[in-house]
Amino acid sequence: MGITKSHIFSPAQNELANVAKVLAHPARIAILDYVSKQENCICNDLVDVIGLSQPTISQHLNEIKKIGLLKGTFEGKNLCYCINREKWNELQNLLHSFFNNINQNCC
Amino acid sequence: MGITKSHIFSPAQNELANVAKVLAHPARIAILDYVSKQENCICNDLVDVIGLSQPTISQHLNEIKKIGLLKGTFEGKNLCYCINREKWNELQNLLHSFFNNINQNCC
DNA sequence: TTATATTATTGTAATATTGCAATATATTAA
DNA sequence: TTAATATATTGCAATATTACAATAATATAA
Repeated sequence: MGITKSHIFSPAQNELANVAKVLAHPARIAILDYVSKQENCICNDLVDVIGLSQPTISQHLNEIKKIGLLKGTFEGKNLCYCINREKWNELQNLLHSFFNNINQNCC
Repeated sequence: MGITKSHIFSPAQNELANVAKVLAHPARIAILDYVSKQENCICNDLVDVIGLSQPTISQHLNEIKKIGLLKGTFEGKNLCYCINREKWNELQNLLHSFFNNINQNCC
């Protein structure tokens, strides 16, 4: 009926799926690509750099913020987004563990 | 207007997003969890193990197969799904590269 | 062949996601 | 204060996803 049955899965499975969901759009990959490569945490150029409207970029940023991958601080008149490296590493480890859990004795 | 503008993003960004999209549902995580832990590549128990209907499991399996993460072979009367380890490692590296691309000099 | 078991496909309904125009809010500068 | 700039929110339309019942297709066993 069109609704994910989250309750039948484990918290770990749901968490991993939710993280993947944030990465499951090229605009959000592009945003993370761009933000993570900025020397000085310069911010929203994103609308120009990526080529989606300001409301759309704002929504994507919000999805990324919801899982804690970005932290925002005001500097001057610009709201500056930076990668939250603690969370970044945490999610990297989460994915790493998932991929390393494969049974190498499988056919 | 409800359609992802894939053309404005790079092939790498779209590919990563498409991989993440497959992982972005707990049923597919659960399927990969289960299949990867089977010693003998035994198959569909998945309907019983996971608790979704047979058509739904079949659809999820298809999404996973589309990116090459599963290979299926007939053995006896059962269609047996196994992890495609080459693709598995390839996608692991893809995600690994993405996560390692962060600029550690960011604020 | 027929019966049984497994998987795939089709059709449909409910929900979620994507994108933007219009608007509101917030901050800085004058 | 007011003007200018940046970001967030709302409302809407188009598309995508999720799930399952019903059915079809495939393969094995009898």
